[in-house]
Amino acid sequence: MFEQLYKSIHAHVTLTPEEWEFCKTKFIPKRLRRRQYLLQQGDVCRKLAFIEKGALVAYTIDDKGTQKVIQFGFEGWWIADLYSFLTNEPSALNIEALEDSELLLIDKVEHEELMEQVHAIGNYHRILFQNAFIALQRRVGNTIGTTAGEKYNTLVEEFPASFFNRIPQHLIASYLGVTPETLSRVRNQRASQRD
Amino acid sequence: MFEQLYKSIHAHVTLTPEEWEFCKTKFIPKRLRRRQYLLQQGDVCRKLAFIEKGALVAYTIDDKGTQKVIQFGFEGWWIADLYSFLTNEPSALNIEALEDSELLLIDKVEHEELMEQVHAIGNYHRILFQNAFIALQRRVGNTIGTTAGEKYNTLVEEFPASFFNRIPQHLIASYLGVTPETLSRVRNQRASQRD
DNA sequence: TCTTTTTCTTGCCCGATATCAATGGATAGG
DNA sequence: CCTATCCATTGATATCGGGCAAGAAAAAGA
Repeated sequence: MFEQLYKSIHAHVTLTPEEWEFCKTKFIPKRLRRRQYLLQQGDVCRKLAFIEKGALVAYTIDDKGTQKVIQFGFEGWWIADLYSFLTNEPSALNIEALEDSELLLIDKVEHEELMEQVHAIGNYHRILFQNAFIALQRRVGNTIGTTAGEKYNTLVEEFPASFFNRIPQHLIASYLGVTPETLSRVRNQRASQRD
Repeated sequence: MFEQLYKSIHAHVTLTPEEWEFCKTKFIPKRLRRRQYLLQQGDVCRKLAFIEKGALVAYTIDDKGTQKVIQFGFEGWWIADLYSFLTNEPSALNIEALEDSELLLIDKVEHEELMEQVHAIGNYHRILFQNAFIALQRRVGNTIGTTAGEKYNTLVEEFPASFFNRIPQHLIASYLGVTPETLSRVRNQRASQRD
């Protein structure tokens, strides 16, 4: 149940066995079935979720009713609406399971206590945010002033196939900021170029 | 010289007077004249910069020679190529002063020592990264699937005028991922609508 | 102040992508 | 196994924004 979390933490910092045992007590396991919501637009995001297994997607629905994918999440990643979590304001995001998934949840009080008691966890989160920040900056750079084809190529390069192949195309299209039709045509051209 | 840094840190965490005195010893002041580089593409980013005064811009030049603005920085903000800083790989970014500016620099060794000695500084950076991450996610949401006009409107709303007005339009255009010509037309339409 | 350089604006045309619509496949659930 | 729904594909057309060029305006530097 805690393998992925253990791996994730220890990839960045070191905990004593006691610290790790303490850590585990702070999380609540939760299962989600495919299509089930972890968070719905309008609700306050009260827990951070670590994904032990499965795949999720975070998205908004804009005024015109168009879905915009903000983030994907797979085993070993964290997912939440951080803004809502920190401010207690209603979330603008939906977070939904793409597959049956297993999560570990932690609420704000427990999380703060954990960081206080186990100093390394604060560092762990700082490093994760650093990395997430860097990844997001790359994404922005890849979104600005590029054609649909370039965006797609970069995504294919940067995303491991083991994750990539589990995402429906229309969500990839939304993530890239193009329509499903455009993505379909782009893929077609790529395929014919590689003959 | 350290007013902005003091304000920034104490907006998020609390330092004892001794910690603050220690903190100050870790930074090196630096002045940049307008147009001067803080970092050039190809160089390794060896220092984090805190902006005491002035305005900077971080951008890449892509294959076609087009400038892409990744980030602006003003007094009270940090700026650096974090990826290069952490990995010691050559940076893909240029960071340049838009105005004569005053910076406080800190290199990796000093920064790590500072975080080790002054625990609150680690928290300070974690909180800053959190906020930066949230802001970047908003930016992505605002970039995906919106017209040039919408992008501009959102930017005007979210950026304080005291910063906004100091940025040349062609850099704002690049930041939004549109051409200067398009931005000019968008502004024109907005102006005529508000009669 | 005057000159030079940079930045912004405007018009025209073109191309990439959105939009609309129709069809065929895949998938899930009864 | 069958049916309903969702998803991907393809074509036809419309639209937004890009690229180019010329000139105006503004700002920097002397």
